[in-house]
Amino acid sequence: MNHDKMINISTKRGFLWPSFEIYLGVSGFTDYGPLGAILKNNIMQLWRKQYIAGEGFYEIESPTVTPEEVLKASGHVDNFTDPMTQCEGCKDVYRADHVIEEVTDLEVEGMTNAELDKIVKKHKVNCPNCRDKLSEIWNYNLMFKTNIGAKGNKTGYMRPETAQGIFIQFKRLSRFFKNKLPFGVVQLGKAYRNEISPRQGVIRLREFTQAEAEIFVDPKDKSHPMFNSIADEKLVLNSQATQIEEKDPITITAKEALDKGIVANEVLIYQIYLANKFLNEIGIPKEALRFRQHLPNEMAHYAIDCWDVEVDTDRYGWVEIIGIVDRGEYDLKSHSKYSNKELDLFISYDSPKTVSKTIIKPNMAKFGPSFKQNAPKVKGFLESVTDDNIEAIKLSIKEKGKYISNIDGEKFEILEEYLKFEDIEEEVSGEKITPHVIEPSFGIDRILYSVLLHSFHVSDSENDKDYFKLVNSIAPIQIGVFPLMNKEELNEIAIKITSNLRNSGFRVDYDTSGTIGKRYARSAEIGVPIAITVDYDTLEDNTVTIRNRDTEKQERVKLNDLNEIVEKYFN
RNA sequence: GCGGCUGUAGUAUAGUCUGGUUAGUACUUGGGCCUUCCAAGCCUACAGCCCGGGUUCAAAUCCCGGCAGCCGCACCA
Repeated sequence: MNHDKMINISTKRGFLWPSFEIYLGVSGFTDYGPLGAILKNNIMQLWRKQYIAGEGFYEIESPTVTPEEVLKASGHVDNFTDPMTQCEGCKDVYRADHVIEEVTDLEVEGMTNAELDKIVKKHKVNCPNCRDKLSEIWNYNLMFKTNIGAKGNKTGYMRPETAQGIFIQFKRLSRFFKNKLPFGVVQLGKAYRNEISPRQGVIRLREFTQAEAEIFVDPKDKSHPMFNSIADEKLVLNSQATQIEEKDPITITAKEALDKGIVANEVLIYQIYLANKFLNEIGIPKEALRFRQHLPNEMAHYAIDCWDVEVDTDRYGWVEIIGIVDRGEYDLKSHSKYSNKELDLFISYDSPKTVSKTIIKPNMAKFGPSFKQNAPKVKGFLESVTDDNIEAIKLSIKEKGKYISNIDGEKFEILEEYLKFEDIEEEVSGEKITPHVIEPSFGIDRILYSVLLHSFHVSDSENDKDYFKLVNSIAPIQIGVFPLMNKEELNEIAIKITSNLRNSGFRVDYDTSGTIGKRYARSAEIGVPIAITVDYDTLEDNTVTIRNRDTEKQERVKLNDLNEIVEKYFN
């Protein structure tokens, strides 16, 4: 693990480049060079393989420009805007609302900046650090704002996460999945956050790529059909308890973690397991990973449980690369409220339930004369009261002979003779529920960085070289084809091999420049797993050598068998 | 957003303090020679003073501003 050397080579060889460089660059943005772009796509394709092919989830793609309403409902418009203030003396920057609440004990949430400014003046709120004067308050919004349409009167934002695009399609999605839980929907794409001061290269970007899955589950059933198959898998967990007690993370099986209540439910553990599996497969070793549970105070208020996957880095310490959250019903409820649409699901019971309950039957002969024009209103009220309230009404009438209802501020006296209680048995075939959402959210850029960092082999001797020991499944270039010398008769065969392999779908680099040794070294550096060399023997007996990047061993094979051997090697 | 340090070809650097030849070197990259198997050798070519302004006869060098990188603070629903 060596950040500096790794970044040096990855920049030099076309993995990661600074964006807008000839115009001096802008921090918080990165370009993926020719190899970086392939690598990123390969990682995303493997992700799709695991979650779409493996788990049966479906992918959707929604716009990155998002109208304000959506992000209002999600909470981003309000919670992503921080009122900031700066001390004119020591230049420290603070959250204005935090400073004010601390000093004045006032509840200032939802106030405008002008109102906050007034409070600052009135209560003489000064810098908590050096007591100097505070500047006028300004808003810092972490979302990129834009206007939609020529008139520019519709506000939009670049989405700060891909998840919302899934939540707001819930009605169509649940129909697509035939109204059956659980189902999973994924989205891979760009998201945007206008960070105040991004300074950690590709770790903290203003425009980044997420791969998120939203798994909709029955709140009463968070079991997972495959849980038994992973019950004995060991996980390294840094739970709330181990963090609070400042102990080392514990190694524990999935089953134990569930039984001891360390992880909230099976689906969540299964997702932790899957994340771990994915990272191992793309070349991040187990030892470099750990799972950290959010502490109660850092968890979003609606979250039921939340785990970060963290990767070890030499430059930035433990870095969060994946978040796995049980978001409960928060998102669907919130969008339902703001959009006024029913974002729920009717779940049929295995067999219809017979429910015995008490209903109220109004005696309309008495109702009309007593309540006159208000009769329908009172009737409606009585029909809509919940089971608990029926008991209260029943009790009140039994004890006092009447019940005084309060309907929209108007009081109505309901006497015993106005109604009848009837015990009935009702057949209920199911119920409407708001699904809970389990969300694994992957930061693709950070994962790519981790892959590069942990694949990077730092030379340990004179003969050794620094190179990317990328696993076969994601190496941007899979095969180098090199004529031993830059000679027409060798090149001819090498070109033919190259085009054959390319036609079979392999990413091949054909290279004649420099000495063969130099070409091996160069291709190893960018992680090409194997090199095929055409030499003078090839002209005699139709054989070539296949050289393994890591062992440096060469094997001579027949040209006729080449395709088959290579296929086997990569699949 | 604040403070400190830094910015010379693709990479690593010399030169900057003390202004003054055509900005030097190594590796890399392109072309060529060579029966050359983890960056060999030889010939050859390309390529640089972060950007803008100021001071000066003259600025890579001094001054101011900006941008970017690193470190610390703040921020990171």
